[in-house]
Amino acid sequence: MYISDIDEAVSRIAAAPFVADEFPFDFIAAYDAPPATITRIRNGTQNASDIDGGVLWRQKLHLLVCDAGQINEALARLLGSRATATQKAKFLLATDGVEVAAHDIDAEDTIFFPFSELGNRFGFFLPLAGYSRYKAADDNPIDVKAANRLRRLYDALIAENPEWEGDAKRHAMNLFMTRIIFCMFAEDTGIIPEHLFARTIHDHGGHAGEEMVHVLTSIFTAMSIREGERGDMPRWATDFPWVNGGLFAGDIEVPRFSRTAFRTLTEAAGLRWNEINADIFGSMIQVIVDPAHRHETGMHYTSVPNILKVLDPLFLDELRTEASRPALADNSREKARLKALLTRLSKIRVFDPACGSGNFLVIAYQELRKIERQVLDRLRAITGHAPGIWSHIELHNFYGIEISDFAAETAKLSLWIAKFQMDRAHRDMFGSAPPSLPLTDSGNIHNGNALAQDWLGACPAPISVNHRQKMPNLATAVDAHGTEEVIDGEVETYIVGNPPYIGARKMNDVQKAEMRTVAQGYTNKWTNIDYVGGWFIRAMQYSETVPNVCFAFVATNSLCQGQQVPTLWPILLENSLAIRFAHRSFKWINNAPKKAGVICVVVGMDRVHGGARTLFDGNLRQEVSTINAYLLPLPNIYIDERTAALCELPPMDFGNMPLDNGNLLIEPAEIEDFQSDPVASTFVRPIVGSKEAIRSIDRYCLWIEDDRIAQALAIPEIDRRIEATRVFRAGSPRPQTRSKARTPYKFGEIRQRNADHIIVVPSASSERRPYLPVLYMPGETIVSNLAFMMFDAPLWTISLIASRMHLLWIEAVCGKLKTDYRYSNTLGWYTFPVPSMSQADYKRLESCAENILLARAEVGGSIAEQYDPNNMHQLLIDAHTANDEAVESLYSGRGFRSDGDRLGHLFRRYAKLTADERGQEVDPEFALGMEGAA
DNA sequence: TATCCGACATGAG
DNA sequence: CTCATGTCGGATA
Repeated sequence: MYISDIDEAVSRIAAAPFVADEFPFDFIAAYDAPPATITRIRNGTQNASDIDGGVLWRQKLHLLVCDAGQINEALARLLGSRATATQKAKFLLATDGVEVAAHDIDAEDTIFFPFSELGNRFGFFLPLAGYSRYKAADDNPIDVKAANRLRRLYDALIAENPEWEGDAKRHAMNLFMTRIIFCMFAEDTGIIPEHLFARTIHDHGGHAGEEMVHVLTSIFTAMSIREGERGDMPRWATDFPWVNGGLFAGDIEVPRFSRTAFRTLTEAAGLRWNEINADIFGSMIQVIVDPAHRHETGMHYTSVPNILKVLDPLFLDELRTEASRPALADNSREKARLKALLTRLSKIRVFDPACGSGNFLVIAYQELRKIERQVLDRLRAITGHAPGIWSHIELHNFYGIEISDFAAETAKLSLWIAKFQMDRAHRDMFGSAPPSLPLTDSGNIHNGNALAQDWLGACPAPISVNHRQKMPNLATAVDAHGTEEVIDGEVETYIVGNPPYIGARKMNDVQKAEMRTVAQGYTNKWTNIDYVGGWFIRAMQYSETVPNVCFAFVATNSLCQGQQVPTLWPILLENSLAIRFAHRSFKWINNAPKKAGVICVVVGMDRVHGGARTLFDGNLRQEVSTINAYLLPLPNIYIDERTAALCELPPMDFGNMPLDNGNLLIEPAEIEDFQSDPVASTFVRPIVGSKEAIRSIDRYCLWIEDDRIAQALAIPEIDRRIEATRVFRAGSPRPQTRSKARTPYKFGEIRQRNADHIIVVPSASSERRPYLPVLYMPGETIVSNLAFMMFDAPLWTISLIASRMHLLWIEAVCGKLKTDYRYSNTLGWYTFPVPSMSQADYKRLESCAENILLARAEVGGSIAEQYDPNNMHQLLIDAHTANDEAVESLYSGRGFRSDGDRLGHLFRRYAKLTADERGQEVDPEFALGMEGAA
């Protein structure tokens, strides 16, 4: 939908019923003057994919085009009045030179960037899918062009040097490539001659030579003349007489250049390299030169908004606030304040122990430099002249650990590029650029495995010294400019990053061994902890040694759910760490064509107690007094698995697991054959898992009692299926499965019991559903391992499970499948705190349950249809409302104000009920209400 | 193409 | 003997 008139757009949106998934616009583009391309698209004369690479349109995003000057008003009206907690609308907000207030674009999926970069951002990811197909847009996506040319260069070099394919050779090639890229970049910025060659100039008696690319070009030209022959050409980069600013130090071998490679290099050198986006460029280079990982690198590249979810609340927001605080009336005091802020900025260290190609570090560096410029500018306004000082934010205070050697090289490169770009901005603002350090002083990026080492090796603790000297970094001493002593306590270290996520049960042996090393001594249940949890533990250890450490990582949300919570979080929270801020579950999003299907959280921790804590949930932001491991604004409490109910609840069993490779299950197309046979039909039973229960699907399985084996085997089709099951089980690497091969005629795990009726709770259910599904089924039904079952349980259990209270508990305490509810008997049912009930209470709940079942029968259809959140029948709504009232009246005479209130009550009750076994008094904080809870 | 569940068996208690 | 788990995976609307 394209609407250029903002008033019309707003009124249309206002008139539309606000349903999250039907929000009419995903993409708001603002133009000062709509470019011709948009007009052509609107008129249908240009294929939309030509300007955006097809990404947007493949996702069926809708476009609202409005005038740039109106974007703020439009957003205020759209978001201000309509934003709700459930809003999931995606705003790909593109503006050109228009400032948009941050609060307006706080929506979960918002991506915010200047329109001129639109092509870049989308174009950049197309290379991951096959960027040769990419057609450059009018907006000149320089990153993509650069990527294309570098890839061609790289491929040409590989083709010319087939022996470079080995690991070591490949690494040499990668080193060479990153240096080449830097040469092109630096040459373009014009900074190279006086700084990069400083040493060379000295060594060669003032013979600075020409700009680096010219030097290289001439050499390559000579090489290309002797195509394929090395002859007497330099073999090592260190042999280049002028190329010796440290950039080509070490044993970097020079690959042979073909004419094609040479031509590609000169083409690439012709681009405007200083317009490259340093933040994403690192990922791009990595993708280009590392074809084996093109796919996954793209998938796992952390988008800028997600990086800022970590950096902003951790330290940038605070610094920005400080930098833009209204001036003190007294000029000299204001000057002192600003200078103190500059000093503070110079003493900040950022450390990413899973830095990849350095995106977090680059963004952090850029943002700090921006803040510094702002402060310097204010200082200039007071003193009336240019500050006369260079940037005090030094690359060597940016630390990283990266397991891939090439990514580590790329991270250094990206930091150089970021520095040059920031220096240029500095020069534009203040007329002169800070001096460049020798290039060897890049970020402190260590190539290694972060979990396998003590982080102090990669990012040493700051120490104080008395003498003045120029120091390579804060870790070993003082102010980088040697003018000031650095006192321990003043150095701030922020650990950030997006470590790899590998499920606790999905690690390979090496990774498991790492986790054991990291977690041993804290818990013996470390096998339950996701790989990313290891980073939290390492960060904790680091913060025990180094003062002023705060850290925040992006992680899978499973870290804050289910089993992992009582295992991992006590380690952290009982070692005097506290959660300073957190982003609750959000979908992983970047612009890669194939996104990782993962749900993330961001958790930031510190050792400062008290003070405000910030909890982000979608586009909601809450200041709270405490955040627990479930990322709820409640005191710490861990819900441990139980094997029997805490309260008086009937047992609930895990369903029956076929372990059959599908052979014991009968598909709908096959059921006819069985049912038409009077003998075979006696071996068939209906089976339900989550899907069957929720969508009312009929499905069947073979169910053969021990005493009827012979009879069953006499039927050829059944015999065939049993044999297939046996073969399958016998071939398993798991001893337990192999032993089941002896009884291939029955399910691998059987917990079914004879019963009159079974209450079935599907294990997975959509998060959109307002209540958990729970069904009353006849006793002959077999329940699969995708559901839980209670045999002949009283009806009032349905009332409890179907209540809002229970849903909230399950959501908070159990694991998740993506963001959907995942039921668990041990984590959710047996732990569910229920008040003691009278006979009258039971009766009342039973009648509520009956009413729900009756309403369902009346409404008809499947659970999925009945509980469609957009279309729930009033009868059913009423039945559930009455049920909720009945259940909640058991807990509280005066009812609850909000879900936060309900959840707080449940946690409080749980804490009380388990106080004895936990050997603790009831946490006094639980006496507080749940004010402020979401 | 997004949503909604499912399998699938593994590992660990 | 039990059951949570998945930088998942498939099916389907």
